Order: sequence, then C-alpha cells, then structure tokens
Amino acid sequence: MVDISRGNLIEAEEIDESDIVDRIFEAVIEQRLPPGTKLSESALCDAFGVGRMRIRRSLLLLASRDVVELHANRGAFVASPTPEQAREVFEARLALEPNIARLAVQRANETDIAALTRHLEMEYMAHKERHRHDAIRLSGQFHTLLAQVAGNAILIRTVKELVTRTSLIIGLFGAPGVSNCRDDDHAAIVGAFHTRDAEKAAWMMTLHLRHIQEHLEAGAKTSDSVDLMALFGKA
Amino acid sequence: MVDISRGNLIEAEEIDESDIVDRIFEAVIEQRLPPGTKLSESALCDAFGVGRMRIRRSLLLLASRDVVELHANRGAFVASPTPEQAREVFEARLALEPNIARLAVQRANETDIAALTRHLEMEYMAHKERHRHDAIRLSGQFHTLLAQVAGNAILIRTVKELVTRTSLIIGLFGAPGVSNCRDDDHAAIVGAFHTRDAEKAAWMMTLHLRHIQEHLEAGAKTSDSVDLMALFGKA
DNA sequence: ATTGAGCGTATTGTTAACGATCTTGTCAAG
DNA sequence: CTTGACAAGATCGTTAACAATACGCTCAAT
Repeated sequence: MVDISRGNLIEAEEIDESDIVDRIFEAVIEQRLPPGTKLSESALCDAFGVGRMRIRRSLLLLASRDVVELHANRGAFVASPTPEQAREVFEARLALEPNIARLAVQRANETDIAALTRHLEMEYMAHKERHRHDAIRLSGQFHTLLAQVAGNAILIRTVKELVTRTSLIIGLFGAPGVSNCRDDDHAAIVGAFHTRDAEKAAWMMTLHLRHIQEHLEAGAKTSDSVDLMALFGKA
Repeated sequence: MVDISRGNLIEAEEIDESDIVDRIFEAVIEQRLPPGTKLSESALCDAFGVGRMRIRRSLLLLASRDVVELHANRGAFVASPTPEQAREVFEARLALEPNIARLAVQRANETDIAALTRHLEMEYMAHKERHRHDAIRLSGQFHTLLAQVAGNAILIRTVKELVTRTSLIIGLFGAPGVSNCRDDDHAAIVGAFHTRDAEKAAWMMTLHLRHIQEHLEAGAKTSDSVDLMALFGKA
C-alpha cells in the first residue's frame, strides 16, 4: 500500500477532494511518489478512506495539472516529464516567479518578512539535521510562500503546480541525493526583502532558477538503461 | 436549451471531455454564456449528446480553472468574478504575457509571423462587419496564438484560462457594447514581430493590458441592480 | 531456452437506480 | 396586501452493479 496517509486517519472528518489533491501534491514534492508510480484507485480508496468517486475526481484534477498521467483502461500514474516538458516548466517558472518575487517585496509587511525569515530557519534546520523529505518540502514551499505574500490566488495555484512538476523533473534528471534548492539562494532572496529591493529580489529569483536548471543539465548526461524507459516508457 | 452546440451535432464521433471544456471556454469567451448562467447537467447532456459522467467531469475541470462555480446541491454556474478576482487576473496577465510576447518574438519564424498578420486581418474584418461574437473570440485568440508561437503548453493553457476569465470580467464590469481589445494594440504588437524587437513586443503587451484594465475601471462605476447580484449572488 | 498464443484475473470505465437537498408554487394567517 | 410555512417537483450527489479492457500466467512449439 502506498504510504500517502501522512499522519493518522482522522475520525469521520469531512475530506474534501482538494485535501486529497493537496496531499498527493505534497507527496510528489517530497519525492515519496517517484515518477511512474501507479496510483491504483482501490489503494487510494483505502488510504484516504473515501469512495471511488472522490478518488477519480481527484485523479482527474491532478491530471489536469500534469502531475499524474491517465492512461485509458490502465489507470493513473505519477507523471514522468519528458525533457521537452521539463524545458517548458523552467521556461514558465522563469517567466513567472521573478515577477512574483517583485510583487511580494512590494506587498510584504513586517509579518510576512518575519514568516519568510522563519521559513528560512526551518529550511536550514531540516538541511542540517538531514531530514531529507522535510528539506525538499520546505524548499518547494518557499516558492509557494512568496506567491502567498504576493497575495494572488492564481499565482499560488500555478506556482504549486510548477514546483511539484519540478520535483518530478529533479527526480528524473537530477543527480541522486541532490537537494533541489540551495539554501543560499533563498537567503539572498529574503535579504532583498529586508532592504525592500524588489528588483534585486526578482533578479535573485532568476539566478536561483537558472542554478537549478544548470544543476539539472549537468546531471542529465548520466543515463543507463533508463534511456529506454525515457524514450519508450510512456505513450 | 442553451445554444452551446455550435455547428451541427456530428455523427457518432468520439467526444473527448476536453472538447466539451474547449467548447464551453469558447462560448464564455464569446460572451454567449454570461456570468451567472446556470449550466444544468441534463441540458448539457442533451446539448453534447453524452452521458452525465462526461458532463460532470467537464464541469469539474472548468471549476478547477475558475470558469464555472460549483455549488453543492445547486449545480454549476458560469463564474461571476469578484473585483478582487478581477484584480488577480490582470495582475497575472501583466506578469505573464509580456514575457510570452518576448519569447514569441524570439522563436517566431516566417510562418508564425504570417499567421499573426493573417489573424490581424481577420480581427479587422470581423470588427468592420460588426460580427461581434467573432470579433471578441478572435481578440482573445490573439493572445493564445502568441503563446502558441512561444511554443509552451503550460503558457498556452494558462493564457486560455486568463483570457476566458477576462471575458467574464468585461461582461460584468465593462461598459456595454465595448469590445475587449482595441485592434490598434494588437497591430502594434505584430509590428514588433516584423522588426524582431522582443523588448518592444513585451512593452506593447504591457501597455495593451493596461489599456484594457483602465477601460474596465472607467466602466466599473455604473451599476444598477446588478450590484446586489455581485454582492450577494454567490456564496 | 525463448517466443508466441490463449486464458483467467484484476482493474478500470460506464450506466442505472436510489436518496438527499434545494427550489418553487400554493395556501393561510396576520 | 404581505409574509410565513408547507408540500410537490426537480436537480444534484452517491452508491452499487455491470461491461470492457488490459495484464500476467501457463503451456506448447520452434
């Protein structure tokens, strides 16, 4: 059984299908659901304790964000982004996130900056204590947090989708054991918040995303039998 | 019965639910489905000639893009964006589309530029001959076409969503009878393609979006009994 | 030993019927 | 004349059973 149910099955609480979607998003971000993992309906029904309809709706929503792939009569699988899709994800992030950083600096109040600083500390702690899953999750949540500070629901949604897909891309093409974000970059971005330098924040974000991308292209050369899978694995 | 089925019901062809979603997107863009319109399941089943399940899946996908609102036990309605949501849509468009224009100029080949020019002529023709629905649809498709030239599936999807929601916003807050895009702005953007001036294209797009926004804020003062609907209509 | 065909099983996709909730129209009371 | 309650009708949400497809195993033939 897939270990999606983080924490304990809460009592007869209301489980919205957006909860299910968020939980699967998080599991993918933390790389506990590697690309290609089969998401069987019955297994998910047991894991979340809901009926099949909820699960199917959730899988459809996840597929509409390109986080899972639906194959007719074969079921749902965690997406395996192609190199072309990986390019598109980073292109979109480079188009969006610098502007989000700019907006966030302009809108941030003291509370927001404190939250960012605290988040940075949590990232540092998780990294220092080798809590890999936490480190990866916090790394991604940093970008979502920026969108929240920017105060735009559309941007939050889009960044969540892009960050999740980035986790899949790193899992596929990244060198093993490499964390996706270097904390230094995040610290530099938060630094721009303290000086209220929106342009610097945007530029730091651009550099940060380029770092991730370069790191990927460096590790993309190594390929064993995986090549066959990447070429012919999915339709 | 809502007149969604543009053209004739084709024979027993395969009707993917993405077709249904696209058709409803287009109908919303052309403002043939005003905000608040009820989308009854049975009516849609008849209109598209498919089972209830397909319709419900399509409505869920549309709701995930904030184009329809789902009210429990009450059904699906075309979304009525709040002023706050309108602000978010334009903020997202201003963050995205100038960069899309930049990318499109960098990637455009002769065929792409020819297509853009031809599209401009179609817009002009539709506007001249007072084909209001065509004019509005082409106006929106121009922005989608730019994303297609940029060659990024994520950007295409996002722009489609934002353009559709913009049509709803214009229907709610715009002065009546006003087309959403002035052709002059589009012409200026295409002009930047001929001179291969990516920066100019980006800046023209920024100005274009600001024009639309200003046009809206000008018409947002007039409000009759619609105010009550906008304030209390939806949960 | 490897490859191909054939069959049983398991999972998915669809349809239909049921139950719950909301809307609407009517009627009576103030 | 207005307002409140009540009941009939309709629509939505859920569950369960059925049908269709793909997978994995066995077995035989080259």
